[in-house]
Amino acid sequence: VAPPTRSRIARDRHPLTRERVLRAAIAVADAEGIDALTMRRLGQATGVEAMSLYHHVANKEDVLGGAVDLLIDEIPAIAPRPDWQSALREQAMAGRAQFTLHPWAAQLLIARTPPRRAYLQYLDRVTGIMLAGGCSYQLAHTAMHVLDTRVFGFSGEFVTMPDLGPEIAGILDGSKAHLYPHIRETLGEIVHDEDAEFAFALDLLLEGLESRRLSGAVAADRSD
Amino acid sequence: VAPPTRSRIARDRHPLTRERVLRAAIAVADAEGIDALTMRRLGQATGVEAMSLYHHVANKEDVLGGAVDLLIDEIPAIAPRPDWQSALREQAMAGRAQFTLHPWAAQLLIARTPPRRAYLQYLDRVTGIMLAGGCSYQLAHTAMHVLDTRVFGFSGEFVTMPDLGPEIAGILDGSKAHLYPHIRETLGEIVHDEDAEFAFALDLLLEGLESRRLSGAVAADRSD
DNA sequence: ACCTGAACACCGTTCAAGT
DNA sequence: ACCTGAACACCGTTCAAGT
Repeated sequence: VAPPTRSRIARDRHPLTRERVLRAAIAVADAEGIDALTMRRLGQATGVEAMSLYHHVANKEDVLGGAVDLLIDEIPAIAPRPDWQSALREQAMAGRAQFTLHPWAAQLLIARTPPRRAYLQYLDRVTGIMLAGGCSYQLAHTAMHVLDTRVFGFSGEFVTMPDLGPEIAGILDGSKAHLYPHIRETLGEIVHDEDAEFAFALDLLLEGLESRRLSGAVAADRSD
Repeated sequence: VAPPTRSRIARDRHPLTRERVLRAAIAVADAEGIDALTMRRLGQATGVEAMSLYHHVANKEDVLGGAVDLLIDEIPAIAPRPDWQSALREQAMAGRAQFTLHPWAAQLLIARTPPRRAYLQYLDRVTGIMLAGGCSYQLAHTAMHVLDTRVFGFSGEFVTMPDLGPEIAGILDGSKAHLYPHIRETLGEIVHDEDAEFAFALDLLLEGLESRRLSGAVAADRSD
């Protein structure tokens, strides 16, 4: 019985959609932090009661995952090219730039289970860049995991997670393989060894560090 | 007015302490997942009402952080030695082994703000190993960040986080410098450049990958 | 000093009811 | 089809009261 508010008017002109909900979630998380992003606060931000949101998103997990998907989709796709090292560097820098703008999203990407569509497509692009650069399937696969922030260091590898999630299950049973062509192409050609991949990443770093130590050069050191 | 339960008897013989609370938290998280770890569930696991826990821990964040501290403290310390590469590899493997047993703790370590005592001491050990191996301060500092799972990839670097937290603040103002001798020793001798450190880590990986591509060797590939 | 019961201010989510 | 109000089953945390 209250008169139409400004937010109600705005909503009438721009009816609520899943994307508008997710955009609002990004705006709230950016401005007030991820802890401030409650369903009630999100309803307020979209000019609607909290319960109405469930018509556009499945639940809160879907809000968080969907918001991260949206941000990953915005990362420029670097096309594969002969100099794969510089293409990969460019791709990694583009990803880093986006997550520097939205640190809470990086936190969700790393912490949250399991990987979703957008991130797997990102990894698929990385794999494609390496394959186009003449890397073997095995090397491309291993490199993808090395570059995967979720793998590096302590954190477990998603492929051995108890729940693979619908996307990875969809790759394995073939129903979603078309979404991730390079990963699918690679999958049948490689052996997967989590411990070996960790050791591999570690070896890469140690080798590089040792050669810097011997030469006295450090890329990060610009003072001399 | 209920008769003493078995848990009450157990508590009388082993009075509740901060460590017992944290051990129980680890047990619950291991067995039932981190989401199942509520204050009420933790009270149940220690044979006490939830509210009694606040006599031994500050709040839930302290429970989670304290549990991770306990697990990190259990990681064997690898003593610095001339062959720093193998010492560092051993240290990293020991860390990985612990967090493989408690994946939820790795998740908390990566996601949680800000770094606490135990993890900083772990990084201090890593720094000490590199310094003992003849690395420059700048290289040791950069390598510490490269090996820091929280830095690698997208996630921001804790030193540029809005809230450094009491531990890092304590290093900077000198009041806690004695806890992290190698970090303190290094800090005055280096320049800190987050972007350069990211690029450095990326270069290490790309160089290593390229040399594998050319030689056709992949450490993770045991089939040929 | 340590523990408790009741309560407070929140959550995410449901459901029947409205338009 | 979309939105709402009230309610449910939880949270973490406080506080005065017990021993």
